[in-house]
Amino acid sequence: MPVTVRQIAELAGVSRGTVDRALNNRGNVKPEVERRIREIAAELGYTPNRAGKALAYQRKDIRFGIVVNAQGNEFFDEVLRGARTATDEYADFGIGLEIRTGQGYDVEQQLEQLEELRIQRVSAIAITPINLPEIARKMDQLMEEGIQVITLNSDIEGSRRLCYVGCNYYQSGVTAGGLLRLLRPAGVRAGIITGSVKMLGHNRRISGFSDMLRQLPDSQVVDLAESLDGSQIAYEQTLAMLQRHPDINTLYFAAAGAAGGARAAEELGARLTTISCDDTREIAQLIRAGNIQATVCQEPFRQGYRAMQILFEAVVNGVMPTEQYCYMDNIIRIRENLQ
Amino acid sequence: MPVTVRQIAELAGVSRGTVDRALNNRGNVKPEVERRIREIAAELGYTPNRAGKALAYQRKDIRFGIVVNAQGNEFFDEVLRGARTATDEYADFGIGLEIRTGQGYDVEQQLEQLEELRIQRVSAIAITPINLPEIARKMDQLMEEGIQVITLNSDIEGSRRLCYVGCNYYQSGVTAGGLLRLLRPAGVRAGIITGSVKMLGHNRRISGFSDMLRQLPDSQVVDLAESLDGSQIAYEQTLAMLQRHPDINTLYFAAAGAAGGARAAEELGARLTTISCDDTREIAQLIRAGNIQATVCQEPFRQGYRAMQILFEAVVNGVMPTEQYCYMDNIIRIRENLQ
DNA sequence: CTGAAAGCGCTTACAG
DNA sequence: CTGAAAGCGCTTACAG
Repeated sequence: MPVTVRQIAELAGVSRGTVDRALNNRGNVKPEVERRIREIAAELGYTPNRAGKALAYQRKDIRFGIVVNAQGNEFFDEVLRGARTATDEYADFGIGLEIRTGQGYDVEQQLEQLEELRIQRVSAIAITPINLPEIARKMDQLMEEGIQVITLNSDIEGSRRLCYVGCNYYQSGVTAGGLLRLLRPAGVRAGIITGSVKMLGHNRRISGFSDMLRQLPDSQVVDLAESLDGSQIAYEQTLAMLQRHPDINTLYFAAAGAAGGARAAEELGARLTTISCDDTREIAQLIRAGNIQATVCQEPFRQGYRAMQILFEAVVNGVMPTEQYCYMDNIIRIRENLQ
Repeated sequence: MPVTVRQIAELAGVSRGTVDRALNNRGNVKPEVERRIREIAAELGYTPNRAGKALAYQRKDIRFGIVVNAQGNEFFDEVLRGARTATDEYADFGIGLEIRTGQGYDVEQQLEQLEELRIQRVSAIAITPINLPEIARKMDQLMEEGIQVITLNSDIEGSRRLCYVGCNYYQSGVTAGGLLRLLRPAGVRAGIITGSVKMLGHNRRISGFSDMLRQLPDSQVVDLAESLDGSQIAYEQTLAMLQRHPDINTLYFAAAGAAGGARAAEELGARLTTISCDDTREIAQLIRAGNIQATVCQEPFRQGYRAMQILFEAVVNGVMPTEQYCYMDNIIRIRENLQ
């Protein structure tokens, strides 16, 4: 039989209210009483019953906030769906979710959104931050006020955020390179189309990919271009790149824009091996059509879901994440195991 | 604000107990009263609060049973870990888990284990059944007594089990074939080592694999052998097969035994492409060593987890699975994205 | 600093 | 066939 607050109270010779105050750091307990209660709880291996807790939480008004910097984007829709699924499961705790989405890289907007959530008194926030000091400072300010903050899908430098939840970008690049180890054993001459060289995640992917290629015989990165996540720019950049370097036999799309790039390759009649990231509808079509051979995905749904789980543990159970990085799995999809 | 039993009771002009009886088919409610209560609940979009439910369930003694036919097997350990994780999360409902493991294909033992669980009055069972009519009959007998039964990892013919949770074996074979489409573009001449031709799942994998190869240029299945899931037999069978057919350029392990097979290939100095299933420690080592190029996994943890979720929904919320087949994802792993 | 009591939503044994 | 009351485990506003 699991241990309850009532049993601890009886053993300690105090009321249940006092046990609650002692175990949840609510103050107003004589130090030695608190120590005794903690000892008894530890000895009996007490873990609070979530159902009891949930019921009592009904009377509170707890909300989490989520700030993602990519409005109406298929990938982030999936992240948000994961977050909503988690908070729906926590609905019995009466936990709500405030969603703020942004477009482009508008720092002012993101600062405002954080401030809005602060005013709305959310208990915790998961954010896809723009990697700038102003944002890091604002995040730390919220942390100081007791709002738990974690980063989601992209990380930020110089902040005290609890942890990062998202893609292991470096490993994602290594995995893309590993696929080429198998698909291009005679040697890889790769053109990389990234989103932006300002994006931490994209760069980490490129590092992993390049490091991997360095280990393969007769393989190298030949050229690199930016798509700014746009299909038309990707088309133009890829076209120019393939014309510059007729020896390229492989394209690696480290971000969005694969559709335009694939079109360019097709127009030139180039017989390339093409690896991309994620499995948006567009990517899936290109895989079915044979323009992309494989794609490395990052479990967007689970990113949102895990983020909310971590916030829940921190806010409701006071259990902080022990790891700084909560990485998703790198999922390889080819035509035959698309979902 | 979510709707509660209390609100429905007030609107219907009855007590909360009556609402409970009406909505949960406990009988003893006048038909027209029941109808009115149901109407009100539907109109307000009532969904029971899980926390309240959980707390009330504390006083019941609910246990699920799980019968897996593979004692001390690394793969099934992972399935069991998933099942335990789920029931631990349901611990607040006071739900326990009775585990029965068996070895080999001992029908009598499995029948006994089912009977044991019946006597222990479990509410639901997930089973990896031996595919024989006696087992199907026993499962149906339990269903008639109100015990919810689902199949886990392998299915059975001719039973009324609620649903199957596990690998999509056919798709797993197709995915293995798809990998060869990319790794052996010049044509696949495959030797297949299966576990047993009596195993439904293994056969489905072989079907998927063969169907896929039929679509590839200059590709075919050259030979097939059984390992009976043993490494030594796999070694002998693979050795003989490769000697019989020096033209084989590909090995597909549709079940356990890959280690022995890989050893045989290495001894003959054959330069083969090798695809396996699952990612046990042994398989992972062979992938790292370069003996296996890729493996197709089936989310064993999630199989156990989902099975318990489905039983929970059926027993606690009375919600039966709508789909007959709950398939896992086919996860491709290569050296670079091993876990 | 501490206790008694009420309440979160659902279920059930009991009385009628 | 129905209602009133108690209880599951946790939290909190209130009184002292």
